Amino acid sequence: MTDKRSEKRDALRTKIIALAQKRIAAHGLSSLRARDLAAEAGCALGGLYNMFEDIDALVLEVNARTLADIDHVMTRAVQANPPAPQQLKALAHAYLSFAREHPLSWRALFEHHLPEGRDVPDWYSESLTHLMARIAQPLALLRPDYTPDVLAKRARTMFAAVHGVVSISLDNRFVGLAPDTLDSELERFVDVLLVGSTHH
Amino acid sequence: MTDKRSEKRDALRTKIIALAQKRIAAHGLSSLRARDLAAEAGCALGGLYNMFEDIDALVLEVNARTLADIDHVMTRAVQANPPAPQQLKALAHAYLSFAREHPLSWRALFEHHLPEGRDVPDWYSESLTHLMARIAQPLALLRPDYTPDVLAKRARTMFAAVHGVVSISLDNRFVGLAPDTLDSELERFVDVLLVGSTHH
DNA sequence: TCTAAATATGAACATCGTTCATTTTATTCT
DNA sequence: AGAATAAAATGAACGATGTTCATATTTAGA
Repeated sequence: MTDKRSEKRDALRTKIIALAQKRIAAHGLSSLRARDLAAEAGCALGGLYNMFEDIDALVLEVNARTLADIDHVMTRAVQANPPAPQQLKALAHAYLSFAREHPLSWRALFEHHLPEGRDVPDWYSESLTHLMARIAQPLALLRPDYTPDVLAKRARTMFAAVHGVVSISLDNRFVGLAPDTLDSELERFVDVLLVGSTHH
Repeated sequence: MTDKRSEKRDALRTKIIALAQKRIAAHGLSSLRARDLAAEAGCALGGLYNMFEDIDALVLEVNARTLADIDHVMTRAVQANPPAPQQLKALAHAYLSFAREHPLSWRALFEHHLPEGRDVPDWYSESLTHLMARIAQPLALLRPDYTPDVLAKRARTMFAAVHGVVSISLDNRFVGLAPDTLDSELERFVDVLLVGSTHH
């Protein structure tokens, strides 16, 4: 039998992350409370701080899992739509769908900020980079002339643009686009990007 | 002599907004504290709540002023660059410049969220709409076929895209684009938008 | 000047995240 | 197995924070 210590430790840690994930998905990042989590996980308040540096560290764990979920739906989208332009359109729609189906988890990705002077850990940056690579893959087919560096930049810019459109469309601050026209608006927008990106 | 009451009231209100604006610009939205403001403004803690419903209402005032500042630099950008495509490029660069020069004020615009169920007041939505109209103006020259409704949607989408690129470029979560290449990357991106938007 | 309404005040409250001395539990050693 | 040691869990306490409200003060009108 292996360490009973690290066993229980890992079990609790995993449980807390799952609970935080559920709570964020159901009521948003701002509803996350140390006391609620501890009570629901069945440990003392201070116990959380044995598992995580602080609440921010816990949020990073949850957000990394959300990123993995997004990567999953994006991977499926690419696989199901062979020609490169269709793949990029499918990626945009997959991103929009995820944002719509899991709005609070998705918003938590961008709402959350580490306190001044603290940088995101490398493992988190890498999962972002990994997501960008999903976009770079079909874009490389469309623009074989791009060097790896340029390709990475363009993929990131394309993601940023689509994210911006999705983000502002789902933001209730801005006067609404009817939700059902959003799909077609995004479709048209990706067409603009594709035409502009390939027509030299 | 007019009401001495509303005179002092307005003076204090204005003073508090200005102080909040300065604090956000210097140390970010999260550094805003009721007690700090009250002390600096020379009034009691409770006095803030005679002037503003709550801190969120104060932040809306500050953000509306930031939007007005952005509108100002955008208006100048349009005026200085007659041909429509140059105007749109100038708008994007003006937006990027503002975000770079006033990063914390700019970020506060999007970081801030009203509590669940509370909508932004109409006067705030209108200042957003006003900003979108600045973009619609040159876009209308480029695409005279757009109906007012479509034009509004496309202007908003174009803003969203540029905002997304600026936003993610300035976000330290993502592996950086060297800051000096951001200008040219944005320039190229707007070109893509323009080509894609006009090439049917 | 005197009265009534408006306004300013700041102590008190409720809620947070976080810490740390203490207790409990698990592992290691003899 | 039993004692010694190390690790982990505990939760009361602390410091910040936004907000409220009974009270004191100031202003406007008669």
